[in-house]
Amino acid sequence: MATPISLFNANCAECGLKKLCFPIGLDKADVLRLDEIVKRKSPLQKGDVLFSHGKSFQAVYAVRSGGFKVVATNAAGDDQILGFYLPGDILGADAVARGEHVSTAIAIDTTTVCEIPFPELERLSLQVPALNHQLLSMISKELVDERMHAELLSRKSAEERIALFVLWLSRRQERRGFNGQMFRLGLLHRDMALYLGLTPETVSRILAKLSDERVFHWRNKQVEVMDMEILTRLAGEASKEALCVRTA
Amino acid sequence: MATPISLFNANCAECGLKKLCFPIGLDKADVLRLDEIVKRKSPLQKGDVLFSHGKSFQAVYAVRSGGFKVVATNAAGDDQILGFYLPGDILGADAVARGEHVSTAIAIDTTTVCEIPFPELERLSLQVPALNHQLLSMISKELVDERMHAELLSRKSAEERIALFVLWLSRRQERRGFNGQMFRLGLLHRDMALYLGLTPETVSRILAKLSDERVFHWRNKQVEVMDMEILTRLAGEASKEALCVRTA
DNA sequence: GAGTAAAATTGATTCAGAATAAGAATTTAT
DNA sequence: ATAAATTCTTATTCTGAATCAATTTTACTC
Repeated sequence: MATPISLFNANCAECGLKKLCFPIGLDKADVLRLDEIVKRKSPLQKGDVLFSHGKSFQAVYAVRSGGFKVVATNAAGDDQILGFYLPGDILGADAVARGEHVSTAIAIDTTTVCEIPFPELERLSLQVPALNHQLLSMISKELVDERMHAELLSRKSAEERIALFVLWLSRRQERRGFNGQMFRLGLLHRDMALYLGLTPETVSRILAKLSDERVFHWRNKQVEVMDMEILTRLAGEASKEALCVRTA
Repeated sequence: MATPISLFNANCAECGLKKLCFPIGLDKADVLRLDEIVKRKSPLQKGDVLFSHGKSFQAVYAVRSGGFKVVATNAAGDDQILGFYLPGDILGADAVARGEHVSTAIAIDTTTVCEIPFPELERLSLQVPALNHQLLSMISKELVDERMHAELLSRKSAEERIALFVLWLSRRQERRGFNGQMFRLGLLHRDMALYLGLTPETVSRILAKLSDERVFHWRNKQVEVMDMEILTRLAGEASKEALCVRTA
């Protein structure tokens, strides 16, 4: 009888997420060196805090399963959700500049992570150029994502925001080899609303509307996209080609 | 008669911005090595494009004088302003992840920059740990800034957005050793509106209102802050301590 | 320095989404 | 399984900012 591979003892070389995570572009020997500094942590429960605002920066984290919401609390005391981090994502790097975390990461589900102590990562990356590039690339990617978020917040209507958000989630699923038409996501409407700069009531209303119109159905943490084409159009993305034709 | 030092031949070691730019934390010898890869470019005129969306990523740029607006055009064809880059800022690093620029940088004034070719910077930074950290730190800082921008866009009222924006500019001036109460900034109201997710009309109205209320005065590219305390309160930042007292 | 184009201002009107409220459904805890 | 606490839904009212439109001011060009 084969010994089952524990999720938490698995190494980078055998990890199903290696094509999305730090090992991208690294050769076998370098993945082994990376492996030596990675710590597999015991699972976190929903609501557990991975790191919090003001805490000194020790490590970045790769999500293996479950997910996090990253929250900032403003002066008035209300929360703002900066992003969601799902399997394959790396979080914590926003703390490099100040040496302390400027946001709080809270598990939205039962979650497992790999901890990569930052001083050791930085030291190793000096010896492994591909890893160094990967590290830069990863922070840069977060920056691009955050800009997309800012763009969403700045001019889109409530309906466009929600359509775009679902489209992002769907594409993300597909990029990771999962079904982009039907997937599970343990997100509260409240959290989605905070991320999208809306109220939970508005989210609820528009979710009901788009469900009526058979665009997609989101209920009880289960998402089903029924009409990807309309969804894309509602998100304000498909008009690009059409526009080129019209203006040509 | 002393030969005047040309702004464009000056090296990093003699540059007035070295305490804000890449040389932070580098010793003299390393600054000299950095210097060897930095190219001083001839000045750009207002409206000139430094890099544009889709162009392959060759270099990052440090602003020496003048400034840029960084613009993204969405599918519908309208511009969104992602940020303003002023002397001491470094821009272009958002392109690391994809290897091509995802936004367009346009000079808002007569502007001088240093060009730092990225492959050479990456190579050098492997040999100079402090420079590598500086590079990571710089991208991370951009990420933190972009998050502040997203926070501004997500829940703040028009008045709060404008107050916060002016407060940021003022603090930025002070950090750079300039007068934070009175400064010049060649920004169009339209550009400010695009950055803040508002219309030029709303910006104009609120600028007039805050000028009437003697909070600050912004006219003809000249900004004068008259009441920093009220400005801070309007921006929704000062209430922090007050809130602690109230809830204690 | 006149002429033109671009940008900013100001006022009137409209509308999307916030706020409020009250009930239903779901999750969590006992 | 039941109770308590969250979270979600739906309807209504209300408000802040967008939109539309007209004028003034500022910035360029020749």
